[in-house]
Amino acid sequence: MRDATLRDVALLAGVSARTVSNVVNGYAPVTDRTRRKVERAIVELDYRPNVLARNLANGRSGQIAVVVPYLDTPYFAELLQGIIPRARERGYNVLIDQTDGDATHERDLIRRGARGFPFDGMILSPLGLAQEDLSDHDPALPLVILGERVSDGVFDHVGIDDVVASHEATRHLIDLGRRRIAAIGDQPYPTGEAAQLRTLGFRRAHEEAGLPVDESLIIRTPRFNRVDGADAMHRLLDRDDPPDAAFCYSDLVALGALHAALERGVRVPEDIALIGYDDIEEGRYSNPTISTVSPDKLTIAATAVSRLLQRIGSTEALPGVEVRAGHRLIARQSTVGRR
Amino acid sequence: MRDATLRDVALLAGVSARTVSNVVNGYAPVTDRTRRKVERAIVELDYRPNVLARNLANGRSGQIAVVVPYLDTPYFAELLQGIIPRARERGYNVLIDQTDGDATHERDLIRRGARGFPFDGMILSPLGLAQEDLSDHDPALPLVILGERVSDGVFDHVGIDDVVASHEATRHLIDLGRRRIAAIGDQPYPTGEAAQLRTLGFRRAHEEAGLPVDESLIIRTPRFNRVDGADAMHRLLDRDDPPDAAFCYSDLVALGALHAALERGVRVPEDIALIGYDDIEEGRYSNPTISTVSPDKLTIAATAVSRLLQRIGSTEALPGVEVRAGHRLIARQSTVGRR
DNA sequence: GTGAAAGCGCTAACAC
DNA sequence: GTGTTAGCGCTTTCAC
Repeated sequence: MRDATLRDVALLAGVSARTVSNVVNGYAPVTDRTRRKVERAIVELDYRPNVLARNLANGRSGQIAVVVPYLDTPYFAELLQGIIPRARERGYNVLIDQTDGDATHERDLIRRGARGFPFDGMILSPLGLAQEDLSDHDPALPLVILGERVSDGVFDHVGIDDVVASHEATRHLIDLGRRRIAAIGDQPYPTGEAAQLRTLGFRRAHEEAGLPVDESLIIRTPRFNRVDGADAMHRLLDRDDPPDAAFCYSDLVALGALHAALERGVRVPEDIALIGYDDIEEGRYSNPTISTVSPDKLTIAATAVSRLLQRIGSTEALPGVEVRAGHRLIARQSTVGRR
Repeated sequence: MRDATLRDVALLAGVSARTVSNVVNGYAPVTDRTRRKVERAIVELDYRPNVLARNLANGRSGQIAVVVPYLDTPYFAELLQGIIPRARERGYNVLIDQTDGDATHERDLIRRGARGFPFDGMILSPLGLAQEDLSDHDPALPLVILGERVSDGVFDHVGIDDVVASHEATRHLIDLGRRRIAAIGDQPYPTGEAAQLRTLGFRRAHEEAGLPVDESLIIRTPRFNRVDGADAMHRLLDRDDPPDAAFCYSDLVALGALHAALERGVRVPEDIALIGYDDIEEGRYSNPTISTVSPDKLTIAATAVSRLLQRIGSTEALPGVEVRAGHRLIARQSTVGRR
């Protein structure tokens, strides 16, 4: 049998469609008696509003898109786990899209906007996107960008202070007496803006400590992966003058580097200390455990969702704000050893 | 300015809405000349069909829901990475829902069906769902269940042969000369059907080898997590007669167990050999690397999507089929050591 | 091959 | 407080 419609309910309850709609949505005030009549009819017919029709009438889909480079990157998975419930409790479904780090895909998304797609706004974690790409976006698309960026005044950005956090991570290694420190994960402009902020923090920590930066110890990697970390570590250990520490731009990079080091019989942290970035659960269970920069993911997730919904709900263009979530340094075995 | 509608295009091209629709969807044949006219108008107006309206007219949302217990479980993240592109290439968006292992949530989903929700079908990875719960589902909801189940003849199930795979994993440990083998991850009926199949395979391997099963070495865990694995390992090592091997019901459990063992100075695999299940990338980078049962995730993902779309496309109720994807045993350092 | 027009089921302006 | 009704923008049956 065909599903009951609003009209069926109205008929059975002896009221108009308008009234049923009011009851369902709690918009306008309705007399108790009418409400009860309608509710009985709803139960009897097992009526449930058709979202598709509601969407069309509203012009809203009730969905937001979250676009990340890779779903199987634990950092994003953990972030999503914060985003989904927060969106849902405010009545929004979450569509997930994976770009595979494809800059073209990212660019298309923000240029084309939500038109022709069933979402009302987008949370984007860009990877290959240059600053310029952000300028020719669809202004009608509510957009929140994850990760720090140089302010553009148009979008909201939510992230931690990468320069400061990287500075702290590097100083942690310096404080432990390490002097030849590698940085693993640098990436060229324009795709690697986040990476460059981390390299900047790395340099500043050296400056502050009056230490020179050995440019050959700044290792570029294509991504922030385990395999990138392992490759980089192998290259570093092949040198005559290997480093005694490495600041890795993600925990995955650190875990890959750790794996490579141990494979070659290099001890961590005795021979080389490692610190990562992201504080994924995996780093709390590796052997040794990984020191890391821990971003406040819950705040990032919650803020991104609430900023986005604000933008969706607002008719005028809101100015872009920069939100800095907190972070803290967590020293584990890969720098301070087993105690 | 308001977005262009199909009607605008029709007006500009001097044809009817019907014809524009035909051009856009490639349904009916259209003369080349008409097509060109329409296409020019589309470009000029920067027209894009409104999905919301299309959905309502079609009665379909063009979305499927994928429901997993936890998004940050690498196995599910990797599976999703296979599911999303496959759904998308067939024109479907993917909605992701997380149940947090809440049986009530799962039950509601399959009982209520897609009615009132903007998805046309569902791929469900159940956790707390008993066989009985599956019987009072909404028959109008196209549903594919991930993971092996006793056949119910109604839904499709896609998974590997858990009993056989677990048998092989256990025999691998036996073949290495281990005699006191623990099983970590058993769960009581009805929530842990997958776990029970693995326990069955574990028992069969013992039988086959003429070995007794020490029931006290079968450890129940609330979930399939790192922390569960670590807890279980601690308990096992607290015993006077600790095991010399453990078959873990997931790689996460194995990684947690590994962490706990190493923390206590117990060597892996010399003192205790470990094998996991799922073949997540993390197990290829841990120290030591984790031996595992590797399910063919791509086949699982592709099959689940194509079965679901078949069901969505079919008007009549299809019989439930059981699809067995392949698997293979991968021996790594946690059982055979570093060679 | 193309046109006219009736829905799809809901929302909300407008009237009472 | 409730009823009437015109859309929302597309698909599709039915004629021509």
